[in-house]
Amino acid sequence: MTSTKSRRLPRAVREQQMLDAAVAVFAEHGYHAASMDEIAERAGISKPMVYAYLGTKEELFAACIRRESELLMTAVAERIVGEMSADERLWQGLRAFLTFVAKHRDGWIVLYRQARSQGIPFAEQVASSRARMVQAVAALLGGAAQAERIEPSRGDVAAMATALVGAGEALADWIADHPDADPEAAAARLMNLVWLGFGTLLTGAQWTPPPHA
Amino acid sequence: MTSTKSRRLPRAVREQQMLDAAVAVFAEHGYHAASMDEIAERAGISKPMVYAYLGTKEELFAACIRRESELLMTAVAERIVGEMSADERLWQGLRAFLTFVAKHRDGWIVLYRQARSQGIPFAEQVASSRARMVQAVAALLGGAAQAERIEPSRGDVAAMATALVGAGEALADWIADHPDADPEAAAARLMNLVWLGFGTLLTGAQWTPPPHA
DNA sequence: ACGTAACCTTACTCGCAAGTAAGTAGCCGT
DNA sequence: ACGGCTACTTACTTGCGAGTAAGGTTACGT
Repeated sequence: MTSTKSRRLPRAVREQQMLDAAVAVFAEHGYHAASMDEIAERAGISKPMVYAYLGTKEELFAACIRRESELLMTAVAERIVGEMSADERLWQGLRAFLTFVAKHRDGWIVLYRQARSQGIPFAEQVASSRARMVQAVAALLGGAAQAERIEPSRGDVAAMATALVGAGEALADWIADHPDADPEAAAARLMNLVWLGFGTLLTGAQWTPPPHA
Repeated sequence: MTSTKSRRLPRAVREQQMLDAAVAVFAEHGYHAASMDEIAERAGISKPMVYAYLGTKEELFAACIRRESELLMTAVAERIVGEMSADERLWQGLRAFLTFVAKHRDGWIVLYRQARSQGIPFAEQVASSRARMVQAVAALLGGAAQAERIEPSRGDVAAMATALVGAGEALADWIADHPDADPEAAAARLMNLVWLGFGTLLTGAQWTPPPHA
């Protein structure tokens, strides 16, 4: 039922089709269990074409990571422009993040569940994107603290940024498994939990462990 | 330099050695890239013994998940006994969790990075343990809210519990990659961020998205 | 029209790792 | 002191999937 017979397409188009297929198959079966034959078949092409255009399985996987990671980072970044308060920046970024994942489920799964567990070269690639996000969040928190003349330790800010990004990822992953969930609502709930906590921290309040039972 | 020549051990002992080796190898190479030969070799035994005792590769992997998951859940649960306030329960649980991961790095990696990405049967097994944790955290949050005569929606509590567990996992994963990090300190920082936020929420305060730029 | 280059295929090779057949050797009860 | 069971081994078979060789076909410039 696809309109045209779609024969003999230019390279750039085929490459995207292959990447689409590869992302889908990698997401479904995982890196190792995914077969080049299936990827080729799902792209509507024969296997040697994949090798001709995107190279070996490793290179293909790396290309998937590059593309999806790029898309994700761009989607988040383009929502954070101009003059915005700290909480609005966090809100817009988080919102863009969760919305993107809801729309690109397979890409998220490849990045989050596959790439991180397939050894150094791949894990590192996604880790570096992730580090940029954590870094950005840390800068945001640090800046907000400084504006309130509070001087938290580096470790505090780093750990909170890590936890915050992790919380976002957990919600993203949950959304990936619940297609009918509302990304906006999830983002709002996390903001509610986190920003109030952070705001309270900025007043100098602290939670301290109970004195041992 | 191991003391005895260690030949002809009873089954129960060998099984544990095999599981130890399997967890290490699965953590290092991932499920598919791990070879039964390497697992056998690292357990100091020949391959057919592994098949005789623990079955096929799938069954072996499932056994690893079962054991590690059991250990983790037990470690957390045994710290939460008797009468404790909500925040102390959360604190003790989180502390036990991060401390456990710091001591059982490989097990954590198998559960968190491998099992979740190797298809339905495995992912489901770890998902169910995880669901129990989220459920427990949700009950804790819900109870604390009720004590303050606040009646949050089910969705709010569920999302926050998910985010909170996710934040804990992110810290755990970070700790797994930084062996010299301090689990206690990480736990305290997360409590600081979260419990203050939650406490503020319980006063009826709310963060609302800015009115659009 | 027709050469040539880009697009695309069928049909292989070949290595690696899962799983097994068949048999050996130490231990323990009687 | 020996039968028999459990622990253990070497040495295979087998299938699957990554990667490729060799060639066919369509478009497009001139």
